[in-house]
Amino acid sequence: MTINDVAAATGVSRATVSLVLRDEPRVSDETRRRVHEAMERLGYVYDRRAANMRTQRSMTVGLVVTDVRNPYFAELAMALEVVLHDLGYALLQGYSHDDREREARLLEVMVENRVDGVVLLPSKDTTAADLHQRVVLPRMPHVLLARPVVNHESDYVGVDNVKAGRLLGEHFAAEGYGRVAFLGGPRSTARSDRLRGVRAGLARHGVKLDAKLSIVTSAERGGGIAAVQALLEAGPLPEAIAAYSDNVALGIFAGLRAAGIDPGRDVAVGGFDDIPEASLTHPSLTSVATFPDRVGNEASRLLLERIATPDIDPRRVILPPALSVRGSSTTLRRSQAA
Amino acid sequence: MTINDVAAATGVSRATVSLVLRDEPRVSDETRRRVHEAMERLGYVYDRRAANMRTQRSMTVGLVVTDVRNPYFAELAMALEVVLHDLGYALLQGYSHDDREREARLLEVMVENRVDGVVLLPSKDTTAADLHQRVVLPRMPHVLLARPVVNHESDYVGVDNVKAGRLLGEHFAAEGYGRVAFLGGPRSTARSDRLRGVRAGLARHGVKLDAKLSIVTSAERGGGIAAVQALLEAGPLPEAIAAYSDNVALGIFAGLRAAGIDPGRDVAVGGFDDIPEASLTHPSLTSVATFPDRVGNEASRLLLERIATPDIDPRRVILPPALSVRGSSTTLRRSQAA
DNA sequence: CTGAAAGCGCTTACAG
DNA sequence: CTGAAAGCGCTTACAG
Repeated sequence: MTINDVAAATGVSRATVSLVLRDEPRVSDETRRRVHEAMERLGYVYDRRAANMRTQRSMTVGLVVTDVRNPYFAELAMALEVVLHDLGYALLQGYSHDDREREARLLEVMVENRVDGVVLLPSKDTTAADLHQRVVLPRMPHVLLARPVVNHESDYVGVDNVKAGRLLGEHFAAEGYGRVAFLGGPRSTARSDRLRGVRAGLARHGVKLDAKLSIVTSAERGGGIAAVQALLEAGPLPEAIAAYSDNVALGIFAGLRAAGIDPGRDVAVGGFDDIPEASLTHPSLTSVATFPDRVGNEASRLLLERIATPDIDPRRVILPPALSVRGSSTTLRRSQAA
Repeated sequence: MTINDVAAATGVSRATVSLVLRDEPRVSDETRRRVHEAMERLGYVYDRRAANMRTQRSMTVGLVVTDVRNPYFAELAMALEVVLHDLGYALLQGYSHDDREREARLLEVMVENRVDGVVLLPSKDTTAADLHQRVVLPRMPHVLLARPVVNHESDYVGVDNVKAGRLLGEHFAAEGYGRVAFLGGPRSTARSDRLRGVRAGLARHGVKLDAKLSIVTSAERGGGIAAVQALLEAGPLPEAIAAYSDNVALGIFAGLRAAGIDPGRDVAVGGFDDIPEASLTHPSLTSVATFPDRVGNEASRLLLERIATPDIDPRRVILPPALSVRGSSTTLRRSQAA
């Protein structure tokens, strides 16, 4: 069932059917009506692939994220999808599971399918060389999300992670915590920026963060549990814990409880991202918001502009974070009140 | 940069290049080597769309779910993606936001892109007529997930929701709760099945569930908060709450706390799905597991079989649920111990 | 083992 | 306002 059939049934050429399909004005109303009637009667369905093939576009965008079970990435993926779908784009999506090689295969599939552009949340160890081969050489318009890749020049949307860390560090110091740990998360620019920020924030109040109290894990909840175990084996409980992310912080909550320690009472906890759960846990979780919906909106805007004009200089959009103080980081206040 | 260029550079026909691309054995090693060398040198990238166009397949599958911020659906989407990606399929994905019309547009895009098949988690009010128009008439192979649609004949994978409800109802009754509410979730077969099951489970121990204590809301966390508010306005606190899902149960936890009520102590709570958070909350959440990974695996299996042999009879795979008892539903035991 | 030709379902100048 | 022809980048019998 193709435009050939519709053309034959209507007694016009298939060029005319094509014009009707795309609502070109230069077809007479009568012809238009008869073509529509035939399409309806024959159950014709537009073949967008064939059209794309001819026009050399695809009206499809690729989205690669690591893991959508992480609420922050879920929010991000949905924000992007809403914008792109409403503009008529379809979304080819894949999950890298934070694995470089899986990510490479996903990008390959997207390039082979000639998506118009790709939005990528890089895996923890994606290199500039990886991206060079997978997206730069094929001249694929792309935007990186949340995690910058060193030495890779491209559009990027993320949050000011150093500032985010500083907000949490200053808050901890202002609350009076003297011994602070930074737990969880894979080695990455995002992690080292947040850690550096926490250090700087604490330092402003004369507090130091012991290097031994930084523990690297996966970005998953289990990473938080593992980090707590390592922390407790290494020495006494700190007064406050900065978690790599809220997702990790939820694992830290569970890990602490498993060890008989009450988060928010025996030790303060703060995270990053301000996922919806942060305000629903008990105690509610102090967190630095990193606005996935804004990141998603900015990313789709940058990508569409990049697709329209491929040769403009790479742009970096760095969004400001915001601290939300909640019950998990006010242990001292509470004990002083008691 | 096409197979024409590669053919010209190598001095063979483009048919030969095509054979090399698909690793057909009837090309000499020497020719194969020279073709590969030219592809490398020219930076040739396979155009899968053109190939698909010719072979009349797409090696792409559509996935429509309502909302991946719901951890159950996130798990489901990722389970499906792993299987399909490893088999060489790309995944065209969209989020319906539990909205019928958005779902219809997504399905339309997928059919127009000639995906080989579609996996659909229907919106709460999708009708058989909707599906007839969007997937049956275009003869699109498809599998429904988690929520059956009445009067629609197709492959389906889900969990035995009546049994799931019964497991929770029996557990509540066995724990000694006499006044039980069913909170949250949109009107749907899944909801009424779970409610019916809870009723049946309670009835086995002579406990009745008051119809006024069933409150319909959205499937989101906010739905749980809203349900608690409605519940408290309507009358005294019940002894136990069956939540439509764990996602809703997390909202119920927050709603109760906002009203100064301690979940798991002042009132028992149980949910469905057994999402990872269930064991990480405080108190940990009693839940009936509905195994998104298994649902995802079964769905991809059914879809691939349907694509291979479109005319087999529709099949229904109903997976058995399993109860996980945790801290949120043992309030009486605790108070008796005290 | 390799090549010439037809075709997948569209769109796009161009001519009338 | 409408049609004939070429072409998007592949694959697939078929012939040699």
